[in-house]
Amino acid sequence: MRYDFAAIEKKWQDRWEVSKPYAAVTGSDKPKFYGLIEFPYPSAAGLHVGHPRPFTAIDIVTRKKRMEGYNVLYPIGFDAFGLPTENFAIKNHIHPAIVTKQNIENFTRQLKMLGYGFDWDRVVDTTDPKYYKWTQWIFLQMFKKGLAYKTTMPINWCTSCKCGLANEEVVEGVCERCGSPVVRKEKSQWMLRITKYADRLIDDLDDLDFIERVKVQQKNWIGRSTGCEVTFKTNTPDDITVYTTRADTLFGVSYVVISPEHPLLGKWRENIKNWDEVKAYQEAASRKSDFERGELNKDKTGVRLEGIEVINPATGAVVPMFTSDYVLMGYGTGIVMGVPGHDQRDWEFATKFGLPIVEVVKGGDITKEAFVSKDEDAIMVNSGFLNGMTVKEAIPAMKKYAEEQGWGKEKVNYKLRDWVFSRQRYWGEPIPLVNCEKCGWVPIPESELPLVLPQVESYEPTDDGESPLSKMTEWVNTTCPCCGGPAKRETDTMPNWAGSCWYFLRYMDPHNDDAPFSKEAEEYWGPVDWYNGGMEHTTLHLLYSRFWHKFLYDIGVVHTKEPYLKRTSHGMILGKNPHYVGNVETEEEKQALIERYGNEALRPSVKMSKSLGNVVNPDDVVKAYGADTMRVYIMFIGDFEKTATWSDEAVKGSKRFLDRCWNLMEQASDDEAVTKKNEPIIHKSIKKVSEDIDTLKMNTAIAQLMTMVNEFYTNGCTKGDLMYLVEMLSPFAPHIAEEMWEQLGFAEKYGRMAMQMPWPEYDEAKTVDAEREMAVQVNGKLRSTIIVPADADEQFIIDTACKDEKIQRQLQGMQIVKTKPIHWPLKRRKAYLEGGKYMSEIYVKENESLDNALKRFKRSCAKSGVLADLRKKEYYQSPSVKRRKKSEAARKNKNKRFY
RNA sequence: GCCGGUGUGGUGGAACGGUAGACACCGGGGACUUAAAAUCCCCUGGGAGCGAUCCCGUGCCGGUUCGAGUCCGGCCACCGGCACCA
Repeated sequence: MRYDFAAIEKKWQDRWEVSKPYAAVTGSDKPKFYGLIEFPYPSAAGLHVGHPRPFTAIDIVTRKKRMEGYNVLYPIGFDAFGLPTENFAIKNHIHPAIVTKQNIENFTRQLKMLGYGFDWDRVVDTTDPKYYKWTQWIFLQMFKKGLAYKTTMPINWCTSCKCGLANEEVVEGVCERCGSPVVRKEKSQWMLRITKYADRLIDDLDDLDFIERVKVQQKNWIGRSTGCEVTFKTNTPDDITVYTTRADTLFGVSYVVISPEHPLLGKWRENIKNWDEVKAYQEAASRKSDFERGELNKDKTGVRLEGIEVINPATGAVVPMFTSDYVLMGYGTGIVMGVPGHDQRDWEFATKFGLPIVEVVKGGDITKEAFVSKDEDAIMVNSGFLNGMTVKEAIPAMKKYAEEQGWGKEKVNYKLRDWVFSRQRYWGEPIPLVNCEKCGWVPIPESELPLVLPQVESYEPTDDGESPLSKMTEWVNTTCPCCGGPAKRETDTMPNWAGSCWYFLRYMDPHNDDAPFSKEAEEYWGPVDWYNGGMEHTTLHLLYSRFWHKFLYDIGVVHTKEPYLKRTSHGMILGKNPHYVGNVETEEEKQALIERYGNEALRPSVKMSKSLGNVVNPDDVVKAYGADTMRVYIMFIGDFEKTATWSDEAVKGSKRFLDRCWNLMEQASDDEAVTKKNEPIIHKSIKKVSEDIDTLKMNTAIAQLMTMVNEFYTNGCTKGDLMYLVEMLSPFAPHIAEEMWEQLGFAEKYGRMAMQMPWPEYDEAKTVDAEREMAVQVNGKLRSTIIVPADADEQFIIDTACKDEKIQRQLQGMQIVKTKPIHWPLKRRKAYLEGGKYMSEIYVKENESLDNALKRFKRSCAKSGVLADLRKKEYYQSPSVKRRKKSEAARKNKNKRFY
């Protein structure tokens, strides 16, 4: 019978729809396992082939966990607020809620089509008022604890989305979503005080099982540095304070720079003699975007503050003060001390403005560039009491001195800024606050949550930068919950990161109307045992949701400090590059491609995109090959963490594998016992597949199953053998596995599905083949292979090896001084024989023992480099000389052939 | 510039410091077939040789080791993240 995947997959999906084998039960006696994947944004385009990679991987992990007796929670939901939906709605004049509903339906169909073991009764949709009621509730708790505050600040303004963006959403000066330029704009914004959690967000990483690069990226993003704040006296009544991580270089300060946005400048307008010039500079700076200001290698600009003088507290020297846009208002104090000798930016500034450059740390040539030493042992000079100290000693010494003198103190700074939490858009959670002239910002009563998004005529963003909601006067005008007087609602909405900050908690108890989730559910399921998601979310979503979770921990709503115990990341799926030079034959064609597409033409793979026509739709793949093939292929494609390129050709291999599994049914004998001959491969496979699933090495797990199937074909197999295959296949390809299980009669025999069987266990003793091939090395070089019985002892192996013709040739005229078997408990064993060839060829005399020669050789090597060089000549130059000759010959050959 | 990662056949990719290229794709040959598809079997890193065999081969240069794709030092190339953060 043919493997009719379409019929089989439909049959089982229909059954699962009714019997719900993936339903998670809160509070069972079994150990729990909570596997989580980042819930998708339901775009109009539907699922792309990138989605199934993480979904399938964790599906396999959780299916195995179920078979191992765990009570598994593997949920799915939709992160459905967001700009693409809103833009689509505007363009097509459909309400975003309708668009969202359609998209979710399409995603649901596709996800069910792929046979994932999600608990479909726990689906979460962030745009559902029953869900965002609790997003709003959490926000209100933050507001009440003073973590949400409103402030006027320059924000990143996307000129096309007409919306404020978080720093994290601005990539190289353009909007992450639409690619339009981002400019600075003063706006009153809601902010979340994530900086208050900066230390905990770094320090608590240590106990988590996150892949290292995720930890590193989070730490870099938070950017904690320990330095010193130093106060300089000025010739005005105001002192100024700078932040530095290099207090040791204080003697090298030759000027001070203040950010053009600094409020002190306005205060000093009377003291600054060239105020007009300073003001003009301020205005020029404010017109630039952050990106323009930050552009690399650009000329340093600035204006000296005439009439202002500051006093270096360490030296008492009077130095000038400047304003320059290379100093950022948002970091440190907004004022920086200029140490041109040891900071490249200061060096450039000082060079341009002709300021003195003083060397205070020895080691570089400060006439050419700043000496920015990372060498903590560099020596201080020209630095008064610090002279002669190392940098390492000088930093604390200066700190201590400054503290004693009362003009300096230690200070920790972070690159992390507070989170801009307002968006001037329609399709987001309304912020549940009202503004009363008497009472200020007042939260709406919790009993009135959710504050539902009102139906509006137009959700187009406004040109004045206000939210579309601001036009809804009857919605905006309300009464103050506090005093009953007139008040106005907040019309900004939350950013689309809000809903994803806590969705994993809602899965635990998704239908609760009285609380975000019950305490029992959270205590049973939390924390998430394994979370997989994309690297692109490590500085945004992952950090934000850890922050919210810590807040919820602080107010006693969750019982763990961290939401996720383990975090892994998958690589992207790329498409073939249609413009790749390797696609064409002739030099002319290659050149044409390079001229037209530049470096793009040199990449074999690129991101899938409609314009390149290399997008693969999962629907098409499933239609042509079936969901099981899709699942197997996307796992077999390569190392899970690395990017991989989709290949239509290679998919066939996975289909062929499933065909071969299926066809084994006809070959198998009815015997339900395991074949002796197949025992080793079965037990080896159980071991390998089990280990590989736990480490997400799905590609080698599948390779092992392929090997097993190949051996079944060679050895023949029984139903008993196939039972193991089907059980192990079940997490990868659940539909075909259940169908085979049923057809082999196991469904009837055991009264349950293959996915409900216990995960097979292996017997170490049975993983060993009766005979095995062993490699034999002489002097570390492979010289032969021998076949010995599995239970052969060491002496037998050595004897067999010595009898081997090739080995005898190697040992001719040599004396065996040492034999060493290398044990491979699971694979093969290897005998290692050490003879005299290596040494005798070069140094060993005719009748000298090898040990002696070796000792002599090492002694002489130690004494002089001559012998070592000789050895180098013998061993390292000759191969490379040969290689050179070879490549020369190859070149000649080539020439012959082509010209 | 800083941080992280990766370099292995025609291709995707395997290899506790111990037989480099598992498993697959492509390609070649054969069987079955009127034929094609499907399926099954064999070959498939490069070079020399009729052959047994031998030599070379994991980005480059060196080191450690009996033995290095793997460990160490120094380069080169590419990918990802951050970046006037004082």
